[in-house]
Amino acid sequence: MGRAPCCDKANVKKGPWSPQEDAALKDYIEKNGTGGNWIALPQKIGMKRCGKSCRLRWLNYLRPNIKHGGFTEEEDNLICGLYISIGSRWSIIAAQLHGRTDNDIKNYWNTRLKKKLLGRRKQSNFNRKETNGIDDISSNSLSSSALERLQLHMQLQSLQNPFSFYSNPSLWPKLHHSQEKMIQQSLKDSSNSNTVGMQEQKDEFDKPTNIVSGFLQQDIGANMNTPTVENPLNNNSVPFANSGNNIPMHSSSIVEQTNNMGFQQVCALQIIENDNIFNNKITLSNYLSQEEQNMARFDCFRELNGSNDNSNLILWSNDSDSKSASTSSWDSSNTPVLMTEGMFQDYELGYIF
DNA sequence: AAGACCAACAACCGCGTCGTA
DNA sequence: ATACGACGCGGTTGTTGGTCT
Repeated sequence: MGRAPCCDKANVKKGPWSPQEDAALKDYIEKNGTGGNWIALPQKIGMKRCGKSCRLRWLNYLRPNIKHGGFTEEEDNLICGLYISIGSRWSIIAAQLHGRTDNDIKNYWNTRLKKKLLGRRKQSNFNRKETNGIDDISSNSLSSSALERLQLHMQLQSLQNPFSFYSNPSLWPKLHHSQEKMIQQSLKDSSNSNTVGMQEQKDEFDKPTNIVSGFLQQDIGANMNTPTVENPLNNNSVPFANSGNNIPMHSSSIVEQTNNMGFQQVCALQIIENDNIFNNKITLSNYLSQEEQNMARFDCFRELNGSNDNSNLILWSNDSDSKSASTSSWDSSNTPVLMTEGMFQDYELGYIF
């Protein structure tokens, strides 16, 4: 059984709007508002249009302060970054660009921006292989959309900073010995874990990989579906990063928690294959003595950022009753662009090449 | 010149969510 | 609690105009 139609399809006009229709709709809404009921609106105006069509026309074309075309470089970059971070959630992306509609951005992305970026991909990939000699992540283990976002992410990274440290192993930070210890312990643990059916993925991780700042090299986590990270403040497991809009790639991330007691570092590994998510988390205290933890905390982040700048890190809320990381929410009404960029940065840090 | 093809954009459609009676 | 209507969103389709052959 299908859904009841919102209007009498036989008696509504479809297709392009005439200037007269535009004027009538604009005039009515400016004088009377929408009345909170789009479905009833066309009858009030005396138009033979579907209410949904009126709403779309108003939102995308007639309402004040709408910009059309002429996307700037800054807008391009923002759209790319947000698309890679959160995918095709156009309304959220549009909320970050003043005067742009989701429909406009969606069209712009599909017709121009995607091609603009992917059009340069071949050369970029060629260069990467020439310089690194390391293959990209196996494409057949990722969905097409996931792969596209990953490709775009890498493409964008190289466009924004062709000399980024991803392409320059000499810039990769040396691991503190305690971090080496973590990795070795982690690998030892993982060698005992069940990897049945994951040979291909394990092979992927057997490649020489460089994980920024001592991120853990471990192939299988415990949880599928909703990835979580343990909040050491209260031992709650909370959704990791943008759970539900997961960046489809092999990735690791690092979470630093600050509170009055100092730093607590959590290394979280998130592995995504065929849209399934495997997650693992390790806190320093699992593997290191107190002294080693203190050393690692300072060295890790200093080397990571070259400063005390924590802008690339996910920070836990200090609210005692907080059960989620600050980046777990993607409500457009309370997700400022800086937070989004912060998350984007965070994922950049987690790349495994 | 004309048909084919393509890009860009507008608009539609169906589904999930939310509010309300 | 639930049924229903409206809204919002994202994917898809339709239309138009330009370019190519």
